[in-house]
Amino acid sequence: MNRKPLLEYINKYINLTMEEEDILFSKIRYRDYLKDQYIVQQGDVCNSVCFILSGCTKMFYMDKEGQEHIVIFSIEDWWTSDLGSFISQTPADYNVQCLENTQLIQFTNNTLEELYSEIPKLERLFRKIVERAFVASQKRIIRNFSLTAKERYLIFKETYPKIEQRVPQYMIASYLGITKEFLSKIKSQLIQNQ
Amino acid sequence: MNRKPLLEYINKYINLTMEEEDILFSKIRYRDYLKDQYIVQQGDVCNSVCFILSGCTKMFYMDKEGQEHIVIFSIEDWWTSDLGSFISQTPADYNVQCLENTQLIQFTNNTLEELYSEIPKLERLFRKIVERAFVASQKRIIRNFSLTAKERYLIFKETYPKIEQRVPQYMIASYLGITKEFLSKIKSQLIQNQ
DNA sequence: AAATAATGTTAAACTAGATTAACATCTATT
DNA sequence: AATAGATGTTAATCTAGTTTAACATTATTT
Repeated sequence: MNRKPLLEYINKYINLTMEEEDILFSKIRYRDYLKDQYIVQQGDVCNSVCFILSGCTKMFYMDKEGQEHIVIFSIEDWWTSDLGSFISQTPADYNVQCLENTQLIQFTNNTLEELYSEIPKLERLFRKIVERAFVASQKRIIRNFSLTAKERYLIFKETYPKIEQRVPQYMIASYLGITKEFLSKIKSQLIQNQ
Repeated sequence: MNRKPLLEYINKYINLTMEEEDILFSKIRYRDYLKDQYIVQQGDVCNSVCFILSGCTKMFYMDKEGQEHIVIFSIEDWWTSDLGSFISQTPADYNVQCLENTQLIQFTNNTLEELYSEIPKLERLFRKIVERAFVASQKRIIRNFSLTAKERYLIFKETYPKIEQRVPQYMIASYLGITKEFLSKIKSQLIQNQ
């Protein structure tokens, strides 16, 4: 398995010795998922955090009316998981499903605790990861309150140009919190006003 | 200063020895704020996380139109800060302002780093705090997407009964992401249908 | 006690975005 | 090549929530 993507990611936050790198890789699990497979299912306790090597996932909430609400897309060099469920070891509120064949590295609950005691620096790494996730989540709340759907769509395009090209439009609508019909309308308005 | 509220809070997550408690309290700063004073101002780099001993604060974002969007209220035994700014040491997106005279304990950036190296367990504590904040933030996104304003208001009342009684209604409307007029309408509907 | 500021209510007119439904295009499978 | 399934578009109608504006009530200050 190619260690490089994960190590490059980790190096942005902390420095590991060779020995520590070896310990790390001895405790993780490599996995291959096919398109449409679920990594986490609503109701299960989520017992892993995953670093994506290749592929794409969506995390979504299914409401009582059976409507999907996408919370986030994840691609290479990002994480995916129901962090809330993982952290508190309670049933997941969300589903994580692969939109493409996806290769990833899994950190399970137990091994992460072991890793924290063997390499305390990792506690810092995962604190930083959660911090970043939190900041992104806070900014999203503000965007949803203070911007129109058109403005949110433009920001999405700018922030995640790679994702826009890989994901069907009706899922982007779900991520933006609008219907696919309304996104279609926004797009045609943008084309006309060009 | 009364150490009890903070220690009781911390004990829910980690256990400190007497010596560690002393180190902790030697590094923190007690502060008194008056009603309407700002703890954090949009644009400043936020250099503290605060544990509230008494009082009440609002954290809000001011948009280009000059409209306030309240992200969270905090009261006794909760934290307040622009965590995003604090974490990344970038200018704050939010303001934190006191709604009542407020007494709190400040952890500044530098002292927190010192504390982490003297008491590594604290790294875990603050990871947990950020994790909880993150989970709450994620749940809020979902609520805003999948529930009506009336449903959100009922959940708010149930979740934060203490806050509802302490805070003017127009601020609750701002927190819910609706106008004060519409909240007024919702309330009168609820009274009629009782 | 009066005056001012802050907060809350009501109602009419308006708009962003949802719903429904019919149709168009693209893609995968036989 | 033909069919079915998935995805995207357009337009009419509808609704949750906004805006505006006038008024009511409650605190706060003099």
